[in-house]
Amino acid sequence: MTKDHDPKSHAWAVLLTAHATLVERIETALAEAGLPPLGWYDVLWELEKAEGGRLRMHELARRIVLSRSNLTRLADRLEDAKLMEREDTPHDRRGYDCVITRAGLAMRKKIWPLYKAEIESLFSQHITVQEARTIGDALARAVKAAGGEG
Amino acid sequence: MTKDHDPKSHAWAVLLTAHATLVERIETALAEAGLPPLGWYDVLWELEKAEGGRLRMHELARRIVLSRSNLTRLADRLEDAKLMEREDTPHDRRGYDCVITRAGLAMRKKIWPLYKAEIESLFSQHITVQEARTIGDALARAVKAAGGEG
DNA sequence: ATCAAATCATTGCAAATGCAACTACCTCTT
DNA sequence: AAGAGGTAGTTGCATTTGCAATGATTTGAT
Repeated sequence: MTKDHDPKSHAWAVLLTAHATLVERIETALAEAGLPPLGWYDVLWELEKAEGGRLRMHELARRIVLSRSNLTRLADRLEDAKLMEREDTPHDRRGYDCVITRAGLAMRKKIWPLYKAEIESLFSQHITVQEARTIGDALARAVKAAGGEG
Repeated sequence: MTKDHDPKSHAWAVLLTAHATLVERIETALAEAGLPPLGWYDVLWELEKAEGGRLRMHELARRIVLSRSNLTRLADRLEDAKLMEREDTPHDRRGYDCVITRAGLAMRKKIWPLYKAEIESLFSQHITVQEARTIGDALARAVKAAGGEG
């Protein structure tokens, strides 16, 4: 890692490396445990958090930062696995609500302990609470400015 | 974004979102400018930084955090584009050195201004130098502990 | 010297991704 | 009430990824 001129560019470079490294580790851990990938967790968790466990496709896509067409396919897989369902939306015949199923809730709950443990050992353990707050605040500001999330 | 219990898990969640959002923006900007994707830049930059502009495949893969088989294919593409070449490594007939070409150096230099501008406007502009240092330090610690990079 | 085990890189194949159509429907203007 | 233009979601196709298996070579133990 070169002695970077600018601490900000350096932070960006490290962020990229950290993301790649840690996500890879987590995916491996999930796969080894016979659990579905991180993307599935994101969907399930967003749905679980949402009012009534349901969200419009485009809203879900926006929240998990995924293209529409990609969400279509991801939703297909989750639906095949009975973890969510598509229901017609009232008042807009174009759209669907994604609704998390009982099995979906159970799966989310089943994945979490392992995911949490991985976050712990790969990330949380190495940073202070102060640093975590700084990271959260700073990155949230950037995300907000980029228009991701309201 | 739920009022997260733990600031560390929250930081992790924000990091994922920030990565997804900002990388997507940057890829779009590069594509619109007719420039190759971020992954190409990473390869070119690692090679340029390396002694003699050359690196063994596995070493390059490790540095850019990419699987071996994926690097094989990425290297194929870069080589097709004449931005790098594979040369036989002395003393190990199994391996190759990836060597950046003149065109590769030029391309790296051509991409950088746009990439830099995007980092600026999407990331750097929204965080303080102090925050950048904290992010860089904290994440580097996590990466190091995970065994990515020496 | 020999042979088992590890390492380097590539390949085949199945799955996931990205982009550009495409269909269906809604909304706004006139 | 009609039509232009925008939005919702899906699909086809080409590219990229991920994983397991392979071929080639080196390393290490006996």
